Amino acid sequence: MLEAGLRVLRAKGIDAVTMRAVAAELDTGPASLYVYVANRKDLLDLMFDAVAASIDLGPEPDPTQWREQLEALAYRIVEAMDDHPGIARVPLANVPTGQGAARVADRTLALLRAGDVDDRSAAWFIDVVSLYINATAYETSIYMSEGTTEDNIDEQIRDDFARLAADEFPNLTRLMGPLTSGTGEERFAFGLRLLINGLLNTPPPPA
Amino acid sequence: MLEAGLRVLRAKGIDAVTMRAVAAELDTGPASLYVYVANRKDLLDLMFDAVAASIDLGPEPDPTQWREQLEALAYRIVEAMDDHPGIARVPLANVPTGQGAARVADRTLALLRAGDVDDRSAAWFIDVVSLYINATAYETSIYMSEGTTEDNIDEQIRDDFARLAADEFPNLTRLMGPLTSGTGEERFAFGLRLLINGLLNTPPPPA
DNA sequence: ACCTGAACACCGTTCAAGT
DNA sequence: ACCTGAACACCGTTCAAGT
Repeated sequence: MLEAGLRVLRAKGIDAVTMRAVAAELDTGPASLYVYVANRKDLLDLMFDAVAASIDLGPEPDPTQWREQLEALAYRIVEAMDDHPGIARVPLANVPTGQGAARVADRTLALLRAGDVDDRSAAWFIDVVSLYINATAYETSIYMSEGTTEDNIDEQIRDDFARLAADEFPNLTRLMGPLTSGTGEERFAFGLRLLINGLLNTPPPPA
Repeated sequence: MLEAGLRVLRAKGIDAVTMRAVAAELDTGPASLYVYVANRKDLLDLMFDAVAASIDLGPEPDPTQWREQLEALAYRIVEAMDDHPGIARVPLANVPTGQGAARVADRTLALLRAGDVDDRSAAWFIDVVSLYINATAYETSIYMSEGTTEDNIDEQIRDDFARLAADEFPNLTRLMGPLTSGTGEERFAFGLRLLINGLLNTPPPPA
């Protein structure tokens, strides 16, 4: 049943994962799913955990390379989400507590520990970086589901902005170039570098 | 009509903002709304922009206080979102381009400029910090709509985790204390400090 | 005891018919 | 010309009835 849900998710995105669609995939009616899951939210939670469980954790944490390893893990997480359009909405809506998610969180903490990051900073950082990764993946999935390319987005942003009074927003006007520059990957990589640099330059939160 | 929508939003959250509910607020049928908006997404976009327009931008950017001003602005944005449960999902789903949102973005850029931040860094940073603010606000709204308190969340995280094999997730086990410590506000403040410190310690992205 | 057909109470959106 | 009642094509979930 989980597999049927994941098939629908991969093929048509999270909004297409209706109880009826998953039931149809199993040649039965929607009521039958309630034998296995409590409700649709429960099904989506299970599906997210399955996606998390499929993520390659990479090599064991190496103190001399923890940063590169952490960034590489983040890219693989986004990749897994991109293969399952919209699933990133699930961890945004509630803290995931399944095995698959725990596995990824535990490895993330292990990498931060390999980097000698303070315990409390590490614990709070994982929330910040997860929010960033999930929000990025969710945004990407929306653009993909609308069939929007990056060029289209930039073009539309410029168009929408052109409709606003330029002199009312001088900074947006002046920075329109940088604002629409770079690919999604480049921007994500910049944000990730920024987050880790921030972690390394912020005192641990007071206990 | 926008006002009717905002009333429903404030009272019952974004999921309750159905075409039927907004129409009922106006003593008419759902079909009548289509005279003013193209569809529900359009209505929600307009509502988000109205919320953004209501945000107090605070005093003019001061180069000696730009950082405190930027943080204070971020808090006010989250506050406005918290008063309109779930509206933060809108800017997560697509780049907002209305007047209200442009106003806030322009002020954010002005503050970064007052802090002498590189143009390209500022332009890319605004995406990162917006994602962080919106994702935080969205998460908060979900907990509130479920009537969940912070204590309940921590308790449930501990419970859920207790069901997992402790020895399989040694880092989560070891850090359970820090992981469930602090209030939502403290964690948000830490993340915001971290983001700004990251900005100040990351070279601008290459052109 | 287990599964599910049919029904219930909702949705967003369309369009023909009314004013 | 403008507005909208009624209908269409969907939802998630429940529960009585079947096996």
